[in-house]
Amino acid sequence: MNIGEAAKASGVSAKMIRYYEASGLIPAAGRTQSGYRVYSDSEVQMLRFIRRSRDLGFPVEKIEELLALWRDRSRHSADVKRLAQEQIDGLERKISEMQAMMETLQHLADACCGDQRPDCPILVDLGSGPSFTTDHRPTKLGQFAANAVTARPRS
Amino acid sequence: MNIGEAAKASGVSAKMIRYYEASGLIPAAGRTQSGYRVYSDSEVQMLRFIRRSRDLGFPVEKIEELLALWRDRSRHSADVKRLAQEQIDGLERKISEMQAMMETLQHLADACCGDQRPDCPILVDLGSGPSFTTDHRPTKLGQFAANAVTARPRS
DNA sequence: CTTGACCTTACCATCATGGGAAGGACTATC
DNA sequence: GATAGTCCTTCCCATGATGGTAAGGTCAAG
Repeated sequence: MNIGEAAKASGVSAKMIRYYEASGLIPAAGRTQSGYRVYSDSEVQMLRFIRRSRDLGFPVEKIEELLALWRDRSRHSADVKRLAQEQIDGLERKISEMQAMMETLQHLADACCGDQRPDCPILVDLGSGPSFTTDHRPTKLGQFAANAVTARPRS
Repeated sequence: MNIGEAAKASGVSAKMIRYYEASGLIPAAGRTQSGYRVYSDSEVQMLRFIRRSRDLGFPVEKIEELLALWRDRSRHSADVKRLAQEQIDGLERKISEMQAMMETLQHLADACCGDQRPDCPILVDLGSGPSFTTDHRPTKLGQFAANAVTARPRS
């Protein structure tokens, strides 16, 4: 199987397969004489594992740990469960932060008549500085949520 | 006010103030003879507006529009409300996607005994390829959620 | 033997943010 | 007035996962 076929079979783009190889997440694939990468079924299975882990939101760093456990036949399932729970906790945290943003925005939007007049409580709130939801932590949440909202839905 | 004082007063880091200026989000600040940037109260207010907008998850691109409306005294509040609603919709979409991830993970974690034994339904699911929650869209959601979970909480 | 579809590497962009270096400016203390 | 320390300036680099593109090699079908 060449990289294109492996990509189709695994759901991981050829580009990302090369990236995972270059960054050490997966071992370097075999090559044909002409330099084409060659993939076996088990390598495709590993790629599917990665793809599925990404679908569940695991960062590549954690997938490295998951892969190690996957390969380790004497693993403790507790270790896997712990990784999963950390991921759940992280998702929960982010979800509640975004929900807080959303609720604030919803309150503001509800209070905005949304017609031709310029008066707008949304702008008043934005301009009035710290309000009940602002805590002025220097966090990356803003970027995160912005990415969240602007990320391409499908390509 | 120099940039450090403006940063403290607005909650936007000096680094980011320079970045916003360089990228055209805000006009170039005045300078002292020695080249230090100088900020007035109204400029600090604008920075607070930006900070608050970021706190609500707006990407810089949208903040540009919000700022334009903020300055436009003949704006229609409907335009502001529309931007807010788009942001709400985006947040809602991402939240539900993350909730789906979380629920899948929770099901898997619940089924994992989490002891010393190696048998783990989580790894089985990850290794078994597409399951009920996988739709194989080539999306950036994975990256998004990974960012979500790994983003520094506060620094 | 040509055409087109695929592969290779290499570089650039994203988005908002921080880190750090090298050098200049200001301030307070001795 | 010298010196120390804190601030400012610009410039470059890194992040994380992904896509794009370009230049060039390879393969298979007609």
